[in-house]
Amino acid sequence: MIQRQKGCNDIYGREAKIWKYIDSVIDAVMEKYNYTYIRTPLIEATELFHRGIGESTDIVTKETYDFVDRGGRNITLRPEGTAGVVRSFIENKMYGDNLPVKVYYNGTMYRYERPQSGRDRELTQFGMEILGSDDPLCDAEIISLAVNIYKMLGLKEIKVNINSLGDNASRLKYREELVKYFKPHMDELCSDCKERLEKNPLRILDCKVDCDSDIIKNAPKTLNFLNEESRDRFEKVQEYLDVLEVKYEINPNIVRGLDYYNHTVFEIEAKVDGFGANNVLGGGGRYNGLCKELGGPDTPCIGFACGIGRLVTALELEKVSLPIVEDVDLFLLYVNEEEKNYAAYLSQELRLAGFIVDTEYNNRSLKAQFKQADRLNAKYIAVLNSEDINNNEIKIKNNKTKEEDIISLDAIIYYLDEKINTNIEEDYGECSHECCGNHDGCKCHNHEEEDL
RNA sequence: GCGCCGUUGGUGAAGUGGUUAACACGCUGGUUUGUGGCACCAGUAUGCAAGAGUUCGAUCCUCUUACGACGCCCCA
Repeated sequence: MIQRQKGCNDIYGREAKIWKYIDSVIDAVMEKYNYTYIRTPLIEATELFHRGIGESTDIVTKETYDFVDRGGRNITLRPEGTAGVVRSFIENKMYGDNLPVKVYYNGTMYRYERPQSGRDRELTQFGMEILGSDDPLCDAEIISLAVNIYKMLGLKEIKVNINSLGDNASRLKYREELVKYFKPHMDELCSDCKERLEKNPLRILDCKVDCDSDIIKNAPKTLNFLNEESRDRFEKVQEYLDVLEVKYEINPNIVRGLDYYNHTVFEIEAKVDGFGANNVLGGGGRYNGLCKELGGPDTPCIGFACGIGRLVTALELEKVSLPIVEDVDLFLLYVNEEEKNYAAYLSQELRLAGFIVDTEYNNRSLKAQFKQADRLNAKYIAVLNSEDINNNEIKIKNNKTKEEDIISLDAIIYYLDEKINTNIEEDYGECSHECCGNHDGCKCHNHEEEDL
């Protein structure tokens, strides 16, 4: 038996419809915010992700899928979206365009790690970046944009945590102070943190073992080490967030792992029961140093990324009802070959007329065909009958009320149009999405109606 | 990379070192040769993740591998 690769998933059926729906919401929202879609390769040169420079060396231990191709090139499957976007920005000389460049991506990423709750080896992330502006409004827009996508999808319980690392000078100073603070407390830290003290002291604040200890609670906070410029900048971000009516909390323990981050960093978490250890839906921050580090012009950038898998989990746990079409409009049943031919013909006609139509393929008993119609949630069913067909008639039954009408075959499109397209309101009830009445990007059936 | 627990039909699962692997759901057919969802009857794993070992004999014991769940590391 060939099994799928560790940490990879097949997504199909209802779940696949949820994924497609999420994609459609992302596309609609990003369009309104005027971000353009960008597709970069899944494979990149290994050194794009394993740069090994900066203040920590653990960057090279990143858990990526690396291989050497037939030409001897060192290749890495992209573990995240930002580096590829920045590489593309530089390579295509987008810095010559009108800045800032606002882009979004949505695609598969690979991480060579042990799968566990909320963490797969193959994952899908969407994200957006603003390249070429250092204005605090960009920081606020990215955060509010992320929040708005979650809201549009119907997610209610989300929490925004923000922090500022300050500029490089502030950040370095903070790092020094942190090491100075923890050194005397070495013995009280867990073994992992002792190592982190050397490699990446900022991450001690994230430690799961020691997180409740007073040593960590009383550790120096990034915000106390911001120089005046950085502090002003962070205040400006908060001001814009207030203007955009984004609720947030300042959480000094949000540091993000990578050393190219500076100034604003943030995470958005789902506050849903049952999420386990990984309840962060997405996060991001400002990375003003990355573009230059990759050999491009010194360009300030900020971005956000969100794992779609976790998003789907959150939507399910919150029992958000999504406008996903799972019903067929009409199911055609038949017994003999003449009727089967007609079923084939009629289903094509009606499909091309815009209805969702299905029929029997395996010549099963009528009983089995009725069951099939129910499994497919057929709104209407029709048992084709040679005699009826010759009389230019068809019996159509409402599969819910069991009311049956005998109508002329010529009138079937008109009949279905009236029955199906006028019953949408009552079938789907009131729309519960927050977006209703406010935005026209909503894909709810109610809104589709209005659009028509 | 480390730790811990798992893997039995389409699904949920019971079970045992010894020739037919329970039960339920589902599915298919029939009772009812063309208007169902109920009821009843029948069928539905040459098979217990894969491989190796112990044994007269392994789904069951041992080992290895693969995959799954959860946690650590890492976190983009």
